[in-house]
Amino acid sequence: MKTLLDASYTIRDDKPVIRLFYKTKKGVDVEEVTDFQPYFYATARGDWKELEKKIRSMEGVVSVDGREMIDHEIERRVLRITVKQPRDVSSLRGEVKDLEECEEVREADLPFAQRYLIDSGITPMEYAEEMDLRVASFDMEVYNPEGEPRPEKDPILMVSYSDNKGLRRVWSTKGGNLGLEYVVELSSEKALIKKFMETVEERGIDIIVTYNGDNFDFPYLKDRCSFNRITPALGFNGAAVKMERRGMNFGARIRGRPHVDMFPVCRQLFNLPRYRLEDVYFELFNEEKIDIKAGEMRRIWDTGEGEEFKAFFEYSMSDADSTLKIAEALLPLQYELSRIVRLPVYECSRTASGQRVEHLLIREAHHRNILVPNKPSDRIFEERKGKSYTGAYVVDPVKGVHDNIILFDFRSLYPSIITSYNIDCSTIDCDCCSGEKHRSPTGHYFCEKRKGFIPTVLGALVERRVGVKKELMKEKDPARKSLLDVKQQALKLLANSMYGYFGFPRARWYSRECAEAIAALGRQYIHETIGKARKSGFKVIYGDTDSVYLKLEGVDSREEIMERSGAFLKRLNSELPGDMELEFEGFYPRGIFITKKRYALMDEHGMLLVKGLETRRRDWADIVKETQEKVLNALLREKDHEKAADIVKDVVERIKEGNVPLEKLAINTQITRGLGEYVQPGPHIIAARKALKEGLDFKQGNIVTYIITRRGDSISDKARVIDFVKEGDYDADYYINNQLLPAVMRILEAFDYTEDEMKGLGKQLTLDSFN
DNA sequence: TACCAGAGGAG
DNA sequence: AAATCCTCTGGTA
Repeated sequence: MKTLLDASYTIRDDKPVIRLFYKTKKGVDVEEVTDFQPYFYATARGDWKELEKKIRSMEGVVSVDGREMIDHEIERRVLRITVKQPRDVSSLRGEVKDLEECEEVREADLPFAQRYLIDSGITPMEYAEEMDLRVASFDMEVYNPEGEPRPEKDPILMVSYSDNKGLRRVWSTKGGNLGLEYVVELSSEKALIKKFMETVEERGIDIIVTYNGDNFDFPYLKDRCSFNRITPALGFNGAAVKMERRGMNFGARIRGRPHVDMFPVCRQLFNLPRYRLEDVYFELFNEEKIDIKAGEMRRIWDTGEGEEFKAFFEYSMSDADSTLKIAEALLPLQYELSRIVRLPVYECSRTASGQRVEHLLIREAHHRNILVPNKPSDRIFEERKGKSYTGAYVVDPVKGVHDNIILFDFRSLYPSIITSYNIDCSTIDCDCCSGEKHRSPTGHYFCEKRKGFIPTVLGALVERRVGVKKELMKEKDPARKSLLDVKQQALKLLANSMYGYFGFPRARWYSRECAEAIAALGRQYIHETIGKARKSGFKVIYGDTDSVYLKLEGVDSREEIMERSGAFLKRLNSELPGDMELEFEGFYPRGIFITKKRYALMDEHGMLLVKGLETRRRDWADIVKETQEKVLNALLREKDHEKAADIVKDVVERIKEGNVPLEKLAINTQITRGLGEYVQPGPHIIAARKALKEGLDFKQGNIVTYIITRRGDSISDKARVIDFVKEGDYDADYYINNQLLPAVMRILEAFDYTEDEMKGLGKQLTLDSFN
């Protein structure tokens, strides 16, 4: 048994050598493959013989073979061009493409090691769970005398380390006298870097995890290594950490020892107001993590004694501990995705869902002798991006409070449409069918005889998931149960991204027609469902994409509601094709609907379910979100609207008094573009620009946490990043009139309350009160 | 008051 | 570097 951790290649004697890093029972084993040669394909315009002749004469070409491959569902002859070195692929692809006989160059953009994994059928991370991998987390604290640390000057103060075999360390140039068993004081920065590297080697660490190591810890460590004239030798046989460009960000690659940065993983997996280590830790374990403000670190370090100084070391240790704990919770899903998609875990953990689906498709295409489509050029990408299409249908809700609400939804609506209607580029408007059954309202139809490529791949994912879920039901052992659960989650993630992939302008298998057909069929089914529900005596309250909220007016018996729901589902499902199914999703004794995508429900246990309202949004102050939730509870659970009104009046008073803590007033908003690119910068951008001048670092992707203070004219003028605001310095008027009241009044208006009443101005007489 | 840019949610 | 639909805010004219 062995598990593939990493794959790369090197050049030896002018020839490429694939290096496969396996973890075995004994340790890490490198397998070298010397007989795999890089290649790519070319398709010919007309006569391929002339093209073949010309390519053969090119420098660096080893051989040219004709092959039969499937291209757009047609079998055709293509030329496979084998070259000496991976770099020859990139240099020759242009030359070949420029030949007048050449139509297209294909599959010339796959990284060589990934090409090998696809061709050889090797699965990364197989048996990872049985291999008892050694995982270590690593984190650093650095000196920062002037706000942001400068890697060319400011030294590393501590390196913290925690592994899943129980070793915990903070190596530092101070702190040996603190009596903390994990602190080891060393003589110099160089010594602590070296100690860290030696420990990774000695402990036989397989996987290194960090929290934002890609963009902070590793680049900084590398810079400090250069300063100290040492190599950041963390890889197999002392290979140096390598920084790679990955889109907007960096990736820190370690040869043979995958580095998984939990920060991008968490951003993909969770939806949180902020993604600092403590936020994610709280989300996963519901425990507060100790924190020290970056601005305080320099002072605490220089003081060099006392409780704060000790706490600094405890904080550093807890960073490594919590990173490890997060990794232990989330790595199994990363391993599973890596296996299904067949990308090594370093790459897979950094790829977005579109890339993952695409890699899976490339692998499946190779398997079926299908020629992989090229990535779109920038021009085609822009063209595709410019044309959007009609998506899902949303029912305008019957606004206000409702009792006894029934929720039905389609199980995996889009995946089931794709498989049931066989939606694919290769099956669209085929010549062999009349197009009766598999027809979309967009006018296109899909072949009823030959199964398309994407429906086949998707069908296999769905089928595998059904199998895993069956096993899961039978399994008793908790460890195996959680493994199976991770497996089904990974399959679900991939299956659910297939529809989005069709409409993704950068996709190789892009098809606006397919995406459009899927969405149109979705609309057709939800419309039909609504119509049938009405015919069966249900009142339609709301619906979005694949769901309908219904009620039976005048029926109070839960038993009768359930019975009629069951009967309705049974009849409706008997009329649905293929894999499609409408399911009973829930019963809610009470709910309030505000607008499309904004509503709240109370389930039978009295639990509140809020959608789209401020409570669910990161860009509203906590005090508002808390109050709105209390109001909803008073209204839906306790049916006490006077209590709801009192809650609001009380909070208005507290805000006015000026002693609401800043953390409850903070607003979180993301910087979604370059700070200079804004046509109309919002308060968060103005706050970030001000903070930038005062030494804080802000860039695209960061989330700004700010307060509307009392100083300034416009709201933007008043916005300041929370770090620079003193307790009590907030604009009470703004928080009452622009935050609290709009959020709660949307709900309380259903009960005829007015804003002035909430502000303690008494109920104003309106025209209505005379009627 | 109407409109736009920007953000973040739902499914 | 998965799609579209939708609401809401703050700024501007």
